[in-house]
Amino acid sequence: MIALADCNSFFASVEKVFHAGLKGKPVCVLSSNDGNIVAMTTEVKAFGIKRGTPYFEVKDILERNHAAVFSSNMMLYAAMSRRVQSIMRQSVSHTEPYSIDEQFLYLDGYEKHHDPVGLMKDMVRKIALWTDIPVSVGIASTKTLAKVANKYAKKYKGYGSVCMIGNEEQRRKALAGFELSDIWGIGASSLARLISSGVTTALEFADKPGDWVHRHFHKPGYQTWLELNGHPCIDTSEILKRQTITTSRSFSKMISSKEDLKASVATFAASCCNKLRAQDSASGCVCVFAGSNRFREDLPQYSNFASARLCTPSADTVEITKTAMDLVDEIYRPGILYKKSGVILSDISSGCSHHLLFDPMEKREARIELSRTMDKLNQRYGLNALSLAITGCPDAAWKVRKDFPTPNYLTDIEQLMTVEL
DNA sequence: TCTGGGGTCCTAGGACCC
DNA sequence: TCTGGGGTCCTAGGACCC
Repeated sequence: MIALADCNSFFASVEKVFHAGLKGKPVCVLSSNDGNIVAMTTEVKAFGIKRGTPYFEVKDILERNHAAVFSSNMMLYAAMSRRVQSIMRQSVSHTEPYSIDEQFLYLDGYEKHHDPVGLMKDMVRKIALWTDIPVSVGIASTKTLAKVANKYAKKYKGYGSVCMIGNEEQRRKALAGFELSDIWGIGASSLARLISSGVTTALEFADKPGDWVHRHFHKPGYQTWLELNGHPCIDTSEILKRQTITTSRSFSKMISSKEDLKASVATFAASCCNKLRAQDSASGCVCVFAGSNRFREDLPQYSNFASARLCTPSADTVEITKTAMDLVDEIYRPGILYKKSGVILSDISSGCSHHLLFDPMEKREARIELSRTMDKLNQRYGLNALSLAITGCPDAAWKVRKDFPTPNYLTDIEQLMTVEL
């Protein structure tokens, strides 16, 4: 059996841990630039607000209902995620992190000595006690069915946070009452095609002939179908090292000068390189993209990208930034108001330093050492203590807007919570 | 006024090879 | 007028996820 443990309204739950008096209150967390709602508690869902809704559209409803609103603090959520996942690892030896708030737990071998539901309930209690984060668990024979069980655990209080699909009868009953659109692996496109074929519930999909599913929905849809019928085939392991690394942002204000666009791209390139070195890798291909505001139909629209190969894989911030600056020269058009830019590193390989005969770059080893030293200083003195001059001033107009910031309670000694008695 | 960010996998089709 | 077959690799774009 496989369990899927998923933190309830994770970002909002983390904020609730550090802000007293929010128990049972509506709480939501916004995306970068406070643009959209990315996480919310059930109290906010009750207002009919959907994940991804632009904040300005629902600001009035939230204010009227005295909802607590926070800008997202990914550093804080990542730190809390590490704590929760480590408690899960203490409970079950074979685990697989899937996302910042989800982990698969392999229960094989535990059935003999423990009742799996009881084992998971103990774990949920321990996480609540040690971190104050609410977790729901679904247990079934495949990952897709565990996701289904997880939804039930979240939806109905009676399960006590843990729901198991343990036999054929439970499987059919669970699928019969399950929305097609809630199935893991069925997106908007597949949903529309299924509905037009007359399929309306998860059970009807699972009961379709396999070759029909394969013909219309190819491999991914067929795998989902197999899993719903109890045959495990989805592999989520081996995602520890990223194959591409992206940093991109929308700007809080639109920009038009090449200098500003370069400053933004240089900032994102440095961030990409930092992530690259953190996983001890190097990249062989740099891509830069930029675009106008797609919501402003009254303005000229433009978006473009360009990429370049490096002569040898690199994790050197200076080299990768220089390459990115050349790419900005390629795609920049004057007279455009830019709203977004980004950097994508791909062709990623292990190890930071590579040797090359006739390397045009002098002292490659020393340069990677320089980048590593910058990482150490930034780790010690703050995220942007040291950066390349081309990234511009720290309070440039395009930088992210955060109207409701929260401190890094778990990762910065200067920002620890203080409690007055 | 204000509209997120970071990923993965699969497939079809083109380029190229022998 | 007639114009191979089989294979690999790469890439762009679609679909999906959190």
